[in-house]
Amino acid sequence: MSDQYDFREVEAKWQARWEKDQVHRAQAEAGKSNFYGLEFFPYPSGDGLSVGHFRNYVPSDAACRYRSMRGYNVLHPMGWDAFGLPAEREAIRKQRSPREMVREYAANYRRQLKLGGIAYDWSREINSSDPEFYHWTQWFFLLLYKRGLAYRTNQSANWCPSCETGLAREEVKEGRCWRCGTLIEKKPMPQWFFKITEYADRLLSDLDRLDWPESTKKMQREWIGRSEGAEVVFPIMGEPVSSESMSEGAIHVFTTRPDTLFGATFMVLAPEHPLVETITTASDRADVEAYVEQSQRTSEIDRLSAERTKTGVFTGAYARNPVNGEAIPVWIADYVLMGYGTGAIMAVPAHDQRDFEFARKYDIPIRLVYQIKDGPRTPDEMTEALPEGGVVINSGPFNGLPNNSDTVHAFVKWLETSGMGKGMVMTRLRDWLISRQRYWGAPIPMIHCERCGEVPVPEDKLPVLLPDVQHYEPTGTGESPLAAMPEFVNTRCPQCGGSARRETDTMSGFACSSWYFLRFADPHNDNVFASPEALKTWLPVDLYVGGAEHAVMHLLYARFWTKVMYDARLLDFEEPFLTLRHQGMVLIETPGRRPTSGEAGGEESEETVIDWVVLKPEERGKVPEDEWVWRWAKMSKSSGNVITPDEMAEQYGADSLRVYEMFVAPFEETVQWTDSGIQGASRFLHRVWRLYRDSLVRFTPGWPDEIAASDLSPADRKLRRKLHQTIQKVGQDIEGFSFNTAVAALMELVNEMYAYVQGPGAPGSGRNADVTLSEALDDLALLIAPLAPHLADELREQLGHAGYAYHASWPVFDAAAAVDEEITYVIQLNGKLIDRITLPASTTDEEAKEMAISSDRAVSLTQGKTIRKVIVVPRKLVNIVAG
RNA sequence: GCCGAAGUGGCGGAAUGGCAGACGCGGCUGACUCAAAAUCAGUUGCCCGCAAGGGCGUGGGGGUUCGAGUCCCCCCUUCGGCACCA
Repeated sequence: MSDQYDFREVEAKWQARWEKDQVHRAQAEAGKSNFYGLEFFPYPSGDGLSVGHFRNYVPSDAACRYRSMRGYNVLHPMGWDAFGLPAEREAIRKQRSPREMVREYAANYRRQLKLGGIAYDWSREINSSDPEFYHWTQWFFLLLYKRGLAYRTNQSANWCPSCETGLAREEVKEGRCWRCGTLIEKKPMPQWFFKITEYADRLLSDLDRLDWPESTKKMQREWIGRSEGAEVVFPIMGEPVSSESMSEGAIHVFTTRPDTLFGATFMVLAPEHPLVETITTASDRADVEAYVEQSQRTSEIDRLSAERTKTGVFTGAYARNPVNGEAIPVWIADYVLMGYGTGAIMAVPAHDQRDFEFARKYDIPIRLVYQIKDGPRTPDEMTEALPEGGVVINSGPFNGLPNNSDTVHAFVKWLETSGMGKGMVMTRLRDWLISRQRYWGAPIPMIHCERCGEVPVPEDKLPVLLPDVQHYEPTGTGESPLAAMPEFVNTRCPQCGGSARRETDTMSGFACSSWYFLRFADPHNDNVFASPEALKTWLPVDLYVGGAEHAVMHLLYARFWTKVMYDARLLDFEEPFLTLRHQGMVLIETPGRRPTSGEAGGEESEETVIDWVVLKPEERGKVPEDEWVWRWAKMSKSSGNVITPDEMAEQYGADSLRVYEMFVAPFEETVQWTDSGIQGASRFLHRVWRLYRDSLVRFTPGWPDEIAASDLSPADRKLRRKLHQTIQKVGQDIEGFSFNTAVAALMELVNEMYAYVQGPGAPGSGRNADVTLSEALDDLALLIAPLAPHLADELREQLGHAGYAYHASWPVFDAAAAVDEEITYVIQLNGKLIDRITLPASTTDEEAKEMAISSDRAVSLTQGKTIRKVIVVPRKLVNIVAG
């Protein structure tokens, strides 16, 4: 072995060999279990990968490599989420073809990932913008269409004026586009939707059986937002209260509190509610129309920044409360949303805070229908709506019932038998808007025929190719650029043969990512998206790793598509990702400055005060260095703070980078990048190298693995004990995604090995010392293989092993060897540490107790006191309770 | 406002209700060196003490327990998510 660890040479050598021998190719060998490890497939950006991205790929790679060593067939593939807005916008900016650009960027990503030693099966690489791929994206669209799960409608959509496309509700964060932060507008236009709402119940209930972070499951649950209640019908009355004449129609409301029906003293419609037009009385029309117009104009901004003071106007109309026949006024107010429930509510101010505020403001009567012990007895005593609890009052036959779900059910039952309403479940989930009015996506495979209407493209005519064109900028009309390409648009109707127009919207990139994980099982199949055999072998995904930001986008959509495919009998599983883990972010200390007065306030609300602005590279010359303010920030090219895996591999080696990324903090924690940290990891690997370099002469190939403990010196047994404890711990830690403690355990083992070969009394003098050392050298090279694979293979070669750690077996844990021979008991007096005694492992609890009580410290400290009790924790501690 | 996660030395972090601070970074002392780097050895929570030893310590305050970083209640701070969902 060379004197110094030349990591550049070693890593290049092994990367070349892995590639040449196709070491990481997934093969379904019979008799072995299969393991599918996957990371969210990335959009290959022109910025390249940073060490931040590696925090996703590296630990996941370690987990996959470990599975391979544990005897699994491992599928660990990589591909490119190439379609979508980021690629298109960048291509427009650079005046390039997005197809070529993405290919080039993907090649760079591939190079970087290889540089990091990530064990991908590159023979399965996919690109969602390849026709061989989006052929099947379109095929799935048709599948959804045929199953009645895709429809086109003209309802108003979320429109991002900067991205110039409609967006799904999941892509709107706090009223802004999730990508560019632009305020979202409402725009009525024909758009394609997927009926994800039809799967709401299953998407909700199946979460229970997933090994996912609880926070992510919770987010999905809340996003789906299921609530049980009742729909109640309030007939609309004609003119004033006294009249019993009915005007047309009735107001349907959804309520989760049908038990408060007798307390409804007014109703509220959303300003956009269709009935507003018909029920408003002539005298109120002017006010109502003004309000509707105002709420349309300001709704998005207001609903975010306004203090949520309730506003509204009376329509002049009344509705009849079906439970007691009372006429109650109908208002409109923007605190009622058209997008949820029926867009109309019955207002019970006594028991709903929003209704309470509204009633107080507009002087509408409040009626209690629950009496809480020592609570208010009249509305005048109230300062806020009454919470849960109490017994029903003012509610006819229901008076006296307690506030619980049985009472709610009793009301629902009554509504149903009397025909006033019925039980109903409502969800917040909306159907998924899939249309994008942009060029760079999979064309929606539909044809519009004047005679036949909407006609799907026949399956044998797939894929509908995205034309390669020079100009693909948005048209500014709200239509896709494809609409301006007659050669694309004009076609024949597959049904009647007449002239027809192609659908010109493309699909959201989230369509591609809703099924790509299936394609990896069989990526080059031309006849089907993946063969049933390949799917059966590899799917579902055993381990899925990616950022938490997709909790309610990709991760919800992919679950939905999987369930649809399951229902179509294309898959035999209903959940695509069995285990999910989110990696933490990587932050780096970044120079910034105090904001100028213009930046500080801006259009942000007072809650998000900006007190720091990144100093972009081009601005750094303008601010004196002693005025720079350093903060931990995310890496991005525009902030000029990116650390690339390339430079780290060059300076410290890919293995050092890998070990550092795993050691620095628990996997899911945000971490702070430091150079001294990676230096520590590098130092550790060099230390391992020197250990092998200096111990190689003593290495005995084919050391016998069965040597009686009595034939080993105490030092030998100590080393073996540490070794086998480490074998167990590292395995458990990798499985538990606790990579930082796995690295720490390996460091401890290496420290122990150093002590063994060069400490006092060393080098192990017993006759089996070399055997013990050989076992440790052999096993350590395997144990570090998932984390530092290049070094591991090199060390194994130095030890005389052919082949690759990837295909070698994980060391066998010997429980007997790992057992401690001596135990240090802690002696406590009243819970405070007073002494420690080391006793043989065979000591009984009773013996330990006696030894503890009679120890010098215990005797002197308990003098004059009565020992009331002695607690012995087996093999750990003796606590003497005295006083 | 609601929901979730977290708060431990100078720093990153470790710890099935049982020795707080594993492991690493940084610091200090020493060895090697003409010197430096690298490496190695020792040391390193804080306070008092020459020492033996003692006291205090896991965001704050209560509680349960023989024993609490860990469990329970209240509060504070930070980060993430949702935000008039009837």
